[in-house]
Parts: sequence; structure tokens; C-alpha cells
Amino acid sequence: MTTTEAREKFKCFLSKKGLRVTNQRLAIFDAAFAQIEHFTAEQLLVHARAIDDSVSRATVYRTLPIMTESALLREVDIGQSEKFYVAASTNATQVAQVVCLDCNKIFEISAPFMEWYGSTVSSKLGLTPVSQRLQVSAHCNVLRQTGVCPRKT
Amino acid sequence: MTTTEAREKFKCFLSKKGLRVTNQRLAIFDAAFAQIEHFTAEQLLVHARAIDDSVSRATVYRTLPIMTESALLREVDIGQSEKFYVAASTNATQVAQVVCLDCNKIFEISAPFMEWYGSTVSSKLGLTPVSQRLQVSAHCNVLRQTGVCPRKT
DNA sequence: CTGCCTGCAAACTCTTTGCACGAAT
DNA sequence: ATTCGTGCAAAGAGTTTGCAGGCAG
Repeated sequence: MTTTEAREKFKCFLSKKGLRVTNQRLAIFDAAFAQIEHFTAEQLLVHARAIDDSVSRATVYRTLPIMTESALLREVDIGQSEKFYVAASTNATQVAQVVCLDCNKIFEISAPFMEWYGSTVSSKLGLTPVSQRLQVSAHCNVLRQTGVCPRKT
Repeated sequence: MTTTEAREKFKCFLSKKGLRVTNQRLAIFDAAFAQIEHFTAEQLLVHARAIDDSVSRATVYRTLPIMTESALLREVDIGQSEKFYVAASTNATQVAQVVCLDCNKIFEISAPFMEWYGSTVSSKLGLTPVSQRLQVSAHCNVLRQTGVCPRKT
């Protein structure tokens, strides 16, 4: 799915839900889909304001759940204080995260077996799985050996 | 490991680290190990105060990392606002959590393959895994069919 | 026009911290 | 006698919400 297609899908989603297509919501969408990496609400606010400086923090926080619900964004919680988000256009739904504790980068890796695991384990408990998440926290080998992280921005 | 053994281990850990064995820390330990299920800092405070009413919230928050570091407690972050903790006496280290979205109960299940997965995936990225977590969110079948969750406390 | 959306700022939740007193070693 | 530990309350971070005015449909 291209960004343009995603933008249409977003507008469509808003209309169907009886929500209004506002400049602020579109600015937030555009800012989100211009990000290369995972971003926080605060980072999104900065970028959205660069597009439309009337965007407020409150609207960012109010729009993030809408975009998550419409499956255009994925919420990634790595157990830090802040939540992260990514545009869902590029990745599959069944992904695991590898978080580098040195450079704080989040790598995403397809993990199709996760779904199988979720169903297997849940059914034993009489539950129906809704979502899975698998996260690995790790240290950077290169940093340990050379003192410099090659991925550090 | 029995609770009594764990208590000794805790005292021992404190001494070795040059930390003091105080009544408050012991009360917090006892409260933690009296819990059947996962608990929050706030719940622990209530129970610890029942043992020693001089225990303060601050001390609970200061003691939890110590108990986690000493491997007597495991921290379980299920992406909600509060963190949960469990006495580590009964479970293995490689566990996955299944969280019921209806009754909010946390089930823990041994998942030995997680470690293998972590190393495999990390080494491809030039990283050394530190920890893994696998979580499944699920809905209760019985609740959906009968309207009542059999596990609801 | 109607009512959802918005920005602002205050409120909220969970957790951390500075300080002076108190207790463990 | 020293220090470290403590309770208290305030601060802090991230997020949510009440309100009065604004703009989409």
C-alpha cells in the first residue's frame, strides 16, 4: 500500500465512522507516514506542526487511537514510559521487535509462528487470542567491542 | 524454593550488597510472597502496611527494583499503565504471558523456545539478547457464550 | 446550522526524588 | 557514631479531559 492509498483509506475510514476529515487529522496522518522509524506522540506532534502549526498535543493523542484502530498505524509498546508507533504500510501484522538497549533502535522482524503459538496456548486456557507480541531486548556487539554503535543516529 | 528459603536469600542478598535489612523491606518481602497472583505496587503497599503500617509508598517503589534484581520477583509489563510483579519462586525464567482481556488475569506458561528465538534473531542483527518476552492478549470463550467469566474473582 | 473537533490548560496516574529525621550496623 | 533508609510531600513524565469557541458536513 502506497502512502497515497493509505491517505485515502484514512479519509474513508473517518467518513464511514462519522468522524470528520479535518486539516489537523490529515496533517497528523502525513507526519506519521513521513517517518522512517518508530516515533513517539511527542515526535509526531513536532512533525505534524511543521505541516500545520495549529495541531495541538491533545489532537495528536486523540488521533493516534483512531489511526491505530483503522490499522494504518501499529502501536509498539517496548515497556518504556512512552509508547511508539509505526506506519503499518510496510510491515506484516505478525512481527516481533528486537530492541537494542544501546542505541534504542527498534527492529521489526516477521514472526509468523507467533500466531500459531497464540492460538495453541490460548485454546488450552479456553481463550481466543486477540493479539501477540514478542520482544527481544539486546545489546550491540559492535558497541561492546569498539565502543561505538554503528547504528547510532 | 520455599518462602522461608527465599526470605533468607533476600536477607543474604541485601547484606552482600551492603544494603540494610530493615523491617520495612522484610514486610514488603512478606507481603509480596503472600500474594497468590500478580500484583501491582499499590496492592503490595496495602498488604505490606497490614504487616508493618510504617511502610510507605516510596519504600515499596524503592524495594521493588531490589527484589527484581535479586531474582526473587519478576516484573511483568503487559502494556497497561501499571506494572505487575510475581514472586519468582514458582516459575521458570522463560515464560510467556497470556492476558485475559475480560477478567484481566495473567496466566504464565513456560516457553523455552523463546530463548532460542531471541538468540537466532539477535545474532542476525549483530546483537546479544538480554531478555525476551512473549505476550498473548485474549478473550474468554466462556464469557462470550454465557456472559459470565468463570475465573472472575 | 448543528454538533463534532479543536486548542488550551488543568487534571490525572503512576513513579521518582529531595529533604530532614530515624534506625541498622 | 556513621551511614544508609525512611516517610512525607512535591515534582516529574506521559497522557487524558473539561470547556468555550471554530469549522466540517
